[in-house]
Amino acid sequence: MDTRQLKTLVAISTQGTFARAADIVALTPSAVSQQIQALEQELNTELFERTSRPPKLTPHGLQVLEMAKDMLRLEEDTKASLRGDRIAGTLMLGSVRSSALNLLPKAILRMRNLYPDLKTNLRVSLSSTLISDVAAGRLDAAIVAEHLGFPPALRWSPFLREPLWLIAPEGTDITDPIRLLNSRPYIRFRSAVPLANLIDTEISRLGVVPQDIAEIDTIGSIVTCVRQGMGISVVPHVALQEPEDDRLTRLPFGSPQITRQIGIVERIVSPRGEIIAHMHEVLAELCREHGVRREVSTSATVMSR
Amino acid sequence: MDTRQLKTLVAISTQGTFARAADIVALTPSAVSQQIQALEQELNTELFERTSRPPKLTPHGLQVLEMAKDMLRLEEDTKASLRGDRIAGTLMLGSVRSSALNLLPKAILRMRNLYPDLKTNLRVSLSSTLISDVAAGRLDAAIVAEHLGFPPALRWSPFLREPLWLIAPEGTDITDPIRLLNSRPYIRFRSAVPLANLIDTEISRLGVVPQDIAEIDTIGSIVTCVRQGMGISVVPHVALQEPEDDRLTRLPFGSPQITRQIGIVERIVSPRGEIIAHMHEVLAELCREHGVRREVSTSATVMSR
DNA sequence: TCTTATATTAAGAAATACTGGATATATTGA
DNA sequence: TCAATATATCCAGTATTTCTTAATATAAGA
Repeated sequence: MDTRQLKTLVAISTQGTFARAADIVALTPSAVSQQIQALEQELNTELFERTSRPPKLTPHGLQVLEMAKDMLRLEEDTKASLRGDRIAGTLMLGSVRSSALNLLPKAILRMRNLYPDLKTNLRVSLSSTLISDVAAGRLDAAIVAEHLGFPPALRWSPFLREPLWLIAPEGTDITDPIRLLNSRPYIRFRSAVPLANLIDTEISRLGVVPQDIAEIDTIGSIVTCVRQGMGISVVPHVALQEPEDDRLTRLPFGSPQITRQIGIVERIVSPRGEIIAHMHEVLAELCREHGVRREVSTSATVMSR
Repeated sequence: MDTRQLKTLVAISTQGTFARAADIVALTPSAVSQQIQALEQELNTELFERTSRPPKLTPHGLQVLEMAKDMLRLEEDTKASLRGDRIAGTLMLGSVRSSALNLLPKAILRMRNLYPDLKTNLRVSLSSTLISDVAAGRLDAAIVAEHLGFPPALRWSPFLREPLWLIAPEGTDITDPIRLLNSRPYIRFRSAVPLANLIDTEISRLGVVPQDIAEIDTIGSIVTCVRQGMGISVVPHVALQEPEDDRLTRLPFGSPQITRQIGIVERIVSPRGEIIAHMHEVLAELCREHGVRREVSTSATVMSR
């Protein structure tokens, strides 16, 4: 698969005909036809319905078109980042939703004392997406939980260590947690992060067989679903900061209670290293007794080997 | 850029040397070296530090490696979807965070009456990512707000129409909304969705110059930041369902109050069309007075032209 | 310092991509 | 309904790119 073929496909979709697309990609219509045929052969599916003129994209063709757009965007974004194209003065920051997001408004307000002209572009997404975007240069840094194996261009520094809780809807009888896990509908945290594995591993160790009702990939959404009475689950402490979370029944998960860490991930070589170091300091302060100070060396990098 | 080059780059990163990578990609070491040089020429940057053996990826090289992995994953996911590889019996559903997510637990529980073996894999992400994933076949459907121009392979059916509110921290004096917008720190909703444009357009129409303090791309995060006292913003009704949101000061946004719609987006050709139609029905019922019934024809498709 | 392993260079072979011209097919207008 | 027009495909030849082979250069280890 060649990005030139993908550009041709996108050109056909915008121009309407192979002939006009040929002008756009500086090829002959014959070459355009051959490129599409090569793509169809590689994917083993027809991308165009050819009984009409001009040919019309099939449903599979439309899917491949979306993939093409995504891939070309990745290519262009990476090229822009390598060229050093950036909005001056804006910190591109990412965060997962249900961790330290409640801390960020205070942190950003405090940061303005040090950097009065600092403007923050905050994108909330999933750990895996955020890490990928930091690695690819689309974000300067992101707040994510501990991962097994960050990309080698990145380093992760924890600023929060928090305990895990087994949570159930208000009024649930929790005298026997093992029976609870075996009988109540279980909302499984499904995500490519160590926390999900940590929870699954401990549940396997307990020898229970949870009755899965759903797999959800964000902690905040899981808390919302438990609150709505859907079932029980396991979540970290910081996800339970809302006043009505006090009404959820909760039990320490693991004995001793299991903890996990939240930190900042950034590129090792970054023009915003100083700002990010300060952000880390501010966030650790805001975590009070759960706060973790940054160490002098990039110890997380050492540990992740 | 050719996916064969990207596979080579990934192989070098996992195997450690050009020579061993050559075995993996079934080429000679010379061809591997030439592929990497071609990539470096296209990107106009060095990907490897060559003063050591084996050569070591530069920071730019590591960024390109991440892009390569992302692109190859897109390619593989699309190929798998085209082949029809799917987990049997699981509904791959996406949702934005702060819209109808509160409705989903009830909806999923009700759906189990009709489909007792239905299992739902719920992924919470951003509108643009969700739409892209539905188009590319990674999700069966997603709950997103109205967009200008869905990909042509998709159709969107609204089930909720809700009003917008100007919100401020508890205790804010809101007798003069124009002065408020001109003076208080403003948290701008920045996202590639019509709602963001709708809000920006109305604010321009009002002739105010907001004092931006942050740009955030998720509504739930904006509400969280307003609650924490960071500033004011404009959000839709459903984002204000939590009990402590009652403490926020709010004002109808626009005169008459502006509304926006939430719906389900799905592929026009989908094996789960029936299940998704039922999900739409259940969600519209759960919205009560704000619910929107699905029309007989794919009217949204017509309207989006 | 010498040997070994790996990467690069140069030249040629093999494979692929593209052009040009002819043909096929769909659409449009008379 | 038929002819004209526009567009896509097929086929063969040419141009370009990719890969292999052999020789050379470079780094690392004994």
